[in-house]
Amino acid sequence: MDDRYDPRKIETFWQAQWAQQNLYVAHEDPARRKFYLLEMFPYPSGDGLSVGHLHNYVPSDVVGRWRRMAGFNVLHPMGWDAFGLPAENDALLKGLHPKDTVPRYAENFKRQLKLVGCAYDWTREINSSFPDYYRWTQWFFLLLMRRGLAYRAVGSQWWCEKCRTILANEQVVNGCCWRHSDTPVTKKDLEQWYFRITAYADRLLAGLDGIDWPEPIKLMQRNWIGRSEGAEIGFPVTGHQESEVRFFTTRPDTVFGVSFMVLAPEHPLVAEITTADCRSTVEEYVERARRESEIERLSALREKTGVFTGAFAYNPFTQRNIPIWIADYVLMGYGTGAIMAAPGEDQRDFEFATRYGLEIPVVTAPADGSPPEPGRAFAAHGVTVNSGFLTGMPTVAAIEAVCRFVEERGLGRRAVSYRMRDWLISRQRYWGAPIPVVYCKSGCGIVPVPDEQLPVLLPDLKHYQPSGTGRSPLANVPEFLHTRCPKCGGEAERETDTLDGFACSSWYYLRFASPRYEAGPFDPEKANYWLPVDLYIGGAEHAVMHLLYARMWTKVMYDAGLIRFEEPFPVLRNQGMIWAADGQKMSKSKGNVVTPDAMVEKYGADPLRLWELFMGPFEEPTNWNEKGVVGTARYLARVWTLLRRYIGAGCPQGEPSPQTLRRVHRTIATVSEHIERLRFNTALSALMDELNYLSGLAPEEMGRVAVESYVLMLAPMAPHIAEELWRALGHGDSVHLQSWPKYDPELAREETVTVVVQVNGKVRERFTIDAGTPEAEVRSRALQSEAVARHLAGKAPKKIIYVPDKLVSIVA
RNA sequence: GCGAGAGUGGCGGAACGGCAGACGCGCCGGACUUAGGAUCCGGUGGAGCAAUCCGUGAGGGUUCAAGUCCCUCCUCUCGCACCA
Repeated sequence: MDDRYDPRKIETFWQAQWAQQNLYVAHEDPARRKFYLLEMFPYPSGDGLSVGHLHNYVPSDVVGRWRRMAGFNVLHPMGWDAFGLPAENDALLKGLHPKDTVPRYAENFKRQLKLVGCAYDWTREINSSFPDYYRWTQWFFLLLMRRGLAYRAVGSQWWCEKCRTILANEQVVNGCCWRHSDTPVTKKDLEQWYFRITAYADRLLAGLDGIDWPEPIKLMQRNWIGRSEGAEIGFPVTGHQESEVRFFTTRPDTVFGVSFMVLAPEHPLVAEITTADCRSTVEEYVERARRESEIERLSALREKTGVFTGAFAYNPFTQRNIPIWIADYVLMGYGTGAIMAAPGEDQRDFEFATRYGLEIPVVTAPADGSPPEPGRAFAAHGVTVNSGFLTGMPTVAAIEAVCRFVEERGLGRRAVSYRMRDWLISRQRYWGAPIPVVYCKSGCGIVPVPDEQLPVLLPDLKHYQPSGTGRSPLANVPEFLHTRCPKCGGEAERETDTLDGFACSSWYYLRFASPRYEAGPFDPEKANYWLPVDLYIGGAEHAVMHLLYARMWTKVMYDAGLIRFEEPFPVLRNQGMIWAADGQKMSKSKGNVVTPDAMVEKYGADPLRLWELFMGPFEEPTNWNEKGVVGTARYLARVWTLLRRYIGAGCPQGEPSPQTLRRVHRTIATVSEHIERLRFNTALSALMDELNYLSGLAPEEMGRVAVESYVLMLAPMAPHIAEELWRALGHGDSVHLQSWPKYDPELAREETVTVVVQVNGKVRERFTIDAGTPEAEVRSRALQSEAVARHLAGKAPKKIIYVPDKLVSIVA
């Protein structure tokens, strides 16, 4: 054992040893309790990992190592979310090819993870852009297709000019592309593939109740799904026998207050019903709405605009004809793309009616008879007024009455509407899994590629730049494009769009159970052993994309009888974001990125790991501060010194004092509990505290138990130094194969306690007594105190509260 | 606008309704040193010589006792932003 703690020296040595010993390779073992630990599938970016990313990987590693010591059979794998726009965009920017850059970047990530001592089972490494992986991504596409969950439809969809592709709704953030926050998305009409995630809306919602996820994430999913109950009703268009305006409303009770109707500008009825004299203004408005960037159109703060179509609808409740307008505050993608406007009860309709001088009937009044707030709609529930047969009913009863009324007369029905749309999965881009279908030219239509012909290989293209025409570059590859129909053998063309990258990450957690399996996406037996994931760790930014998609796929697999669980991630935790020292996001362009490489070089991997754990609560965001690494490096040097003293004294074998033993066991209890609850910062502070205590002892007072349990507890957090110290203590095998120290509550029990005495809520005295001293004795001792007497100032105690072994509170 | 979370020393942060500030950074003093940005020892919320008083964003409340529970407000962060 060296005199001085030299992190780099021992770290490189032990990392090589571990790799040689295959220490972290997982094997199925039905006799042992499994623990599947997983971090969210990382996209290996060219910038490599920063110390911010490590705030995810290091704590996970601690959990994995700790669970292993605690007797669990741990599966902790790693792989690469390699397909998708980020990888392709990066390669385009650098004039390189993603097939070259991605493996290189992944290697770099792997190197960095090893550099900081993270223990993964690298034999299970996967890469979603490799054919042996995306073959099964394609297989899942076909599964969804077979189950009627993948379909093709024409739609006006989000388009990012920089990515030159269509985006899913979830991938549009503040009206901009999720990868380009400076690029407003526009609309483009294309025929696209969708996954029918809305068919799972209710189950995705219900499933949230049974899983242990951070409440904010569940809430975000609930809001994203956005379930609303109401009714879908149709009002006939005056003078158009066949046509009606069908609309969804959550407030059918306000039908008597409907004074006009509004269609989305894209609504198919617009062309049909617009009268000749309104045609030019309507067409102009529709055209403008299409052109306008979504960021403008989506702003709730913007003043509402619209134009009259010249047509009227018949409101069967009021028996009046009401004007039909179009306005861009009505969205084609929600409900039926049309609304009944009840301006007295809906603030948006109110604003619109005010602006265009439309009638504003009042049909709901506050239930308590108070006057409604003037100048705005009364949107709350209340009592229905001026509404024929509904008058006098409370809102809830009126809703029910209208639903029954329209159902009886065939005017409409109860309906549920979701904010969530179907998941658009076509990408007009090169770097993704080709969608495995062909279009037969002899009338077979859309034909799925048979399972045994998978994978549909992504051709190796030199020029893979997106065309911008709305077709993927694969369309320019004749040998890819032209094929035979699997059904009739006739001429056919392949689908040239690729799958959204999120498809890859929707099932990867299953692949890790049997990453080289060839008879299916996963070996059912192995998947059955390892899954579901016991602890899933990742950033909150995936609340509505990856986490929703993965849940849906899992439910599809469950329905198909492939797996026995319906939720892939029963326990989810979010690590807090680490901001740069300047409080901004770490990014290369801002020049504020701190790399693990630099920190390991300067301080060592273990000190860096400890600082990642110690800097704050795992789930809270905080700013990077390099100074802290000095502290954890110093701490480890002191641990080193402690062990050197103990070993230097010949490893005295004597029993430690009861007091020392008590401290040791209390520390075991604290560290275990805090690691389990992912409170790494306080787990480490308990170890620091313990070190401060042990450092004050002579080697022969420490005792082997204290020293060894200390090294064992350090092992998950600082694996290299712990390994070195373990060997220095004379052990032959790895510290990481040892059992976690056993906590003995008997030995941890305090014999004496400090009791505080309060007078009128202020601490005036404290004394030490034996634990479990009878109440009467403690009370009398408290009252005997000179300080207590002084503060009582002669007054008799009115009341005395006694908390055993803790406090006496005297009220005077 | 709506929803969620958070405000504690100079800093990161501790604290089952029961001694606020554990642990660490920084700082101050000392020791050892040719040297110290190494190491070790001591100190460190504010005011006061002291007893003591004041202190967890602001203001109320509940309680013997509130950082913790309740109400009102302020600030910050995040999410959703015309979803009928």
